[in-house]
Amino acid sequence: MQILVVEDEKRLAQALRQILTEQKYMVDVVYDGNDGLDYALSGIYDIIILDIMIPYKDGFQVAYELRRQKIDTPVLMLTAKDTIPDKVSGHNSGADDYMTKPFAPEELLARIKALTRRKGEVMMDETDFGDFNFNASTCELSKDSKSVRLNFKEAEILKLLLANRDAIISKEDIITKVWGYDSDAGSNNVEAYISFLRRKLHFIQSETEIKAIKKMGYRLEQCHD
Amino acid sequence: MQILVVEDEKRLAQALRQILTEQKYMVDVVYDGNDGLDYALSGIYDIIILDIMIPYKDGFQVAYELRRQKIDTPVLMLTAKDTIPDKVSGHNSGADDYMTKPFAPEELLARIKALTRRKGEVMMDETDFGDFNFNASTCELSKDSKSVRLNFKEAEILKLLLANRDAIISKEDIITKVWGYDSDAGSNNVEAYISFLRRKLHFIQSETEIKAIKKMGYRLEQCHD
DNA sequence: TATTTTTTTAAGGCTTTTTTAAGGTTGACA
DNA sequence: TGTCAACCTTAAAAAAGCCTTAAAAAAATA
Repeated sequence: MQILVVEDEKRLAQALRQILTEQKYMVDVVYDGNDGLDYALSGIYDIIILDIMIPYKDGFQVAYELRRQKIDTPVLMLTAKDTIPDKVSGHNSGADDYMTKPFAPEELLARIKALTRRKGEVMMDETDFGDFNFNASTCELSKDSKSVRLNFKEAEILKLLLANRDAIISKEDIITKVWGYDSDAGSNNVEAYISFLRRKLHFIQSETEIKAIKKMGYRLEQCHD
Repeated sequence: MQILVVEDEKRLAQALRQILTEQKYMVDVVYDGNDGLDYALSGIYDIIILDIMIPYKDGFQVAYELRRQKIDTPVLMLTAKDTIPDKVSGHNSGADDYMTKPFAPEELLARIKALTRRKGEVMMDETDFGDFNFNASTCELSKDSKSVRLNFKEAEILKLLLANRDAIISKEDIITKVWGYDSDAGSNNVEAYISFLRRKLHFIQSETEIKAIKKMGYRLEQCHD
């Protein structure tokens, strides 16, 4: 699933990239309308996130030109909060949806899902890592014939670990993503759940480990003897 | 089975609602092309009944836009008797069938059945799962010689569970698909019906279980001793 | 209208998840 | 080697989510 982000505001662009790559989307970011149109015309994207106020060509022009050239990649327009008239232009100019800045990551992801669902692409939610397999739609963790069901938080944490494959994910990240933004969960909560996960991995006799890196976070590692 | 009616003529809209709800379809009615498109884009409907002459956006535009956005919900267009050329446009613009006003309720229902059958959305009448069998057209749940009749909502929920065989289906999904989009049914409603279903499964001495996964939803599981 | 069936609501009990807390390990570093 | 901070594990308490049931309300049916 490939996403093109056309956004000149560097901070926002960076935030978008992070949010999206975390969800395992492949992301390309460009910073103005000319590049945006060039990239978009390739037709390889599943969705285009397009700010309206960008250099050279604005979002409307890009979207309009895209449609004129029969590229029907869904376009999600980003617009400043107070520009109501933009909604109309947005809908006329080939945008499929629009969203006002600022927005919650969840909202962005929801809209992306709505737009891509229409393409009829069913997301596959089986993941392999090392010697085990995790089925996100049933929350089942399995190796060979053994399997256990993970509960909600265990599953969320494992998904995060899997999404970050060979990077280290910090406890703070885990807390904000699983417990939420303003929860008062402490690091021991994460530790407890990591412990539960380890027990279940051990139960299915997986050799994969959840490694702790002091002061940094956790990371999945397959055992390499 | 959810149907969207887009019709500005209030009397006709009301008649349609009545005809359809009598047949136990879940019906939403909106009165112009803008609302029609918005609602239709949700993708939750099994069929859309779309008048051509409606305010803001006509039926063609709505259907066209729907298809462009990859929503392939079947569209049944309504048109005045004498506008023959519309037929052609209708077929080009994404409509799956059209019907001239006025029409007999039976004709409407027949066409609806035809359209849904075509999409293969109607569940095969007979479904086996684990040790039981469910006949969707008679709503009979049976195992060996024992059988019970399910009522409407029980049947709808069981169909959902069967359609999602190897995934967990959330309560929210169940609510929106069985009670409808904007109902105020709470999660306890689902719980109660799940309980009824369990009792009936038990009554026919099936070993199959409806398993609850906290915070996630429900899932059918055959007993594996 | 009376009767039956379906649907909703509410409450108490039960199970699982989540949090908390306390004591145990580990490894870096003086 | 001893100290300390960070992390691990576990038991048990607390909370949340789900189950079941009865009874009330609504709807369908006779």
